[in-house]
Amino acid sequence: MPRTTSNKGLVLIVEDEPSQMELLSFNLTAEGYNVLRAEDGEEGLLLFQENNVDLVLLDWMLPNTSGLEVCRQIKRSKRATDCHVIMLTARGEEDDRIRGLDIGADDYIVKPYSIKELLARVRSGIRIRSAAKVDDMLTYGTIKMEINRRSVTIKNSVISMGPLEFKLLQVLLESPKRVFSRTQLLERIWTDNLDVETRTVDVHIGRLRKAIRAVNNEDLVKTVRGFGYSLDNIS
Amino acid sequence: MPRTTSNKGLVLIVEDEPSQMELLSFNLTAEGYNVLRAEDGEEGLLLFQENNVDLVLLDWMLPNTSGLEVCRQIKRSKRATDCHVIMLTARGEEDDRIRGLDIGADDYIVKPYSIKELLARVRSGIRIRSAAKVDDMLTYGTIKMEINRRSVTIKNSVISMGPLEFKLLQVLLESPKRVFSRTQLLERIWTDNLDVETRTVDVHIGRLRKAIRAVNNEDLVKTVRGFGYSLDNIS
DNA sequence: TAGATTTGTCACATAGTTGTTACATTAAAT
DNA sequence: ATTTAATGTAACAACTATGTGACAAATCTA
Repeated sequence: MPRTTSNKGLVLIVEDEPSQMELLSFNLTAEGYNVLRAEDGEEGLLLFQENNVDLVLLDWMLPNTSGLEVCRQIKRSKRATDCHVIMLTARGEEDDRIRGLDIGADDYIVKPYSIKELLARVRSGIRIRSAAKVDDMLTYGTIKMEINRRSVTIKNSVISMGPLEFKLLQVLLESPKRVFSRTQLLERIWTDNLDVETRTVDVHIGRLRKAIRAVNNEDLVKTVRGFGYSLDNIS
Repeated sequence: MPRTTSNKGLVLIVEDEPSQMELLSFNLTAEGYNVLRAEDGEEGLLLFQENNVDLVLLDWMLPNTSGLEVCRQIKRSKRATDCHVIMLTARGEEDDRIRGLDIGADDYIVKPYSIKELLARVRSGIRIRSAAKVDDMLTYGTIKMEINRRSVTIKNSVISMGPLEFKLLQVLLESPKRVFSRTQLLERIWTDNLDVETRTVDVHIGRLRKAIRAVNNEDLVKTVRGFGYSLDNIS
């Protein structure tokens, strides 16, 4: 189980040869990336769809679903802009390389490659993409919110909450450590329904806390007596 | 039904002369293709409709239904785009050849032909089509959708549904796990007809679920209360 | 044209969410 | 230590969102 508090990025490796997989996985982990491994195309696609992957290292010769198809599916999906695809081709597979770039792979590396070069390409790929990704994702400490999946996780455990609690957390996450007054929160979140007691905010903060507590015993929502609430790790 | 796991492709031969059939069948099998044999047009059509055929070798002079008719039927069917038709004509049947191409045959070979040339044409035909086919497939977990053929399968069982449910599933499948609001779905799917209630989306989601349920008891369409729907394996 | 299929809306049942209140608990001020 | 105001939270009724069968209108198909 890889420790997940690294913020370098999540790399998906799709490679059927165990020795290659080990080599890549070891080096990327050592550099601080989180690594997901898939041994064939189907598994790769599934992992891609289920996780917020920053970069894919994709072997071109795969059992079952081909690298070509995996790449096409990735690039067709609407998360495509977020994710950099580097394909790994054997020398001489020039046709595939051209088709791969046609379909939208962002880069390719010819085997055998130097690990140093590969790591450099990965770094650059992640750098390019990390900017675009921000709109869809909010992070603070171990909390991750993926807005268009409406999903919140703490330390990779999913938290479920009502719509208002979600919005509330979203506002807090957009400016961590900032203290919001009850009135400010009402204005931001209860945009249409204006005649709501300020005490209602307290109740929903309580509900948010309860949802978080189901997974994490440390209270991440701080009460600032006399002012309001903020998101903060208390220590 | 008889779909083995060779990845070269499935070829349907429609030819009434036993010696020709043997020659073709032997050579194609030797090259690694899967072969289906039909001795007349009717059988050919039947086999075509029941199998996922990549390429048809179609003799022009046939008992019962003529090659012309078979070709027309194939090209009229919904899987036409997936399937390459090569017609085999005797020297001098120029009229038929022109008519064949008119109707949508993709290539023709004049008898007597060299096997080498025929194999080359088959290879090229399959290559063209498999690229096209890959382009029109969407996958998530055990769901597979072939867009041009308008077919959806879960765990290899076919699901039938109305056109709107198909589009709906297609949109969801393009971004699995992403939550779409009813309005977003209306904008994407009801592009022309703009005055539709948002509740209509619910009804069609229900119909999609029902269609899926006929085959798979796990509900793959997730309701995200207060926001909309997404495609997801719930666990 | 007849028959089948598809479509949009409605009505009702069910299930989840929300705002409020009342009481408990806490923190600060005296 | 006592008082006071602010905050936490369980409970509950009202409200809102969703699932779904029924049905008539529209559309397609043979």
